[in-house]
Amino acid sequence: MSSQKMENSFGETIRKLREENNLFLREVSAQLEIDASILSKIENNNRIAKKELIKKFSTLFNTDYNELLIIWLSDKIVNELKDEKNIKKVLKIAEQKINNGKK
Amino acid sequence: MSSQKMENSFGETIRKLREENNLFLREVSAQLEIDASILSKIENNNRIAKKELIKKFSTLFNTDYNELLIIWLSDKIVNELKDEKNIKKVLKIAEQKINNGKK
DNA sequence: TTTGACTTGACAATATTTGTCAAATTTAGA
DNA sequence: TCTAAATTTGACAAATATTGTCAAGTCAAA
Repeated sequence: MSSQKMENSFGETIRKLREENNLFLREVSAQLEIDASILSKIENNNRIAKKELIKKFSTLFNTDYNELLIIWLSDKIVNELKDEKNIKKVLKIAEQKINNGKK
Repeated sequence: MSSQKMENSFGETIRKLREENNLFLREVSAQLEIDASILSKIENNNRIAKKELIKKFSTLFNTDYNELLIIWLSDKIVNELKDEKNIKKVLKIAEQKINNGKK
């Protein structure tokens, strides 16, 4: 349905989608075949969604898969770097490595 | 000792350091208290070094810890994104999130 | 208060990562 | 080439980390 702000966390994103659709957490979790407690944790960024869930979210909310994936991936990167120093430098080097086609 | 090219992989970096110091893999692995097979895999980028090893490497080779850490972290990021599309966008969003102080 | 929606925490079940070991391969020197 | 040392590889076990389940908890609206 609606396009998401990429700067939002994955949790914020799917909570917003759920609320736009006026669905209870319990209803969404049933559709996704996961326990409501897990969805709650995901929405509150207390747990990272399994990658396969992204597809289910995009189908359920009729929203773009790649958009959600980008949000999810960027969350993972942020999570991996959040306690580190020199984050900008790390990202810059990572991008260089990717451009060079290096592993 | 010498400063490392950041665009190199962690494996290439420590192999170069080892060779500059004319040490056998077996000697370095003994210093690091890991099996030689693990070090071999790390040098060949077939396994990611545990984070705590970075400190030992920097001590052993008398090289800057933060430099090695940046190389190691950027490798991890590359690894996480290597099979994905929209990598540049993901990195851009990740940086935005970090700048915004968001999780 | 009761009810329904959501959250939290403990812990069990799974999955992933890491270490160990032996065998295979490669390399360097006689 | 032959040999021995150096390195690599792969199978598996051990250790860690992630995920799922469930019961108890909080919170807000009636």
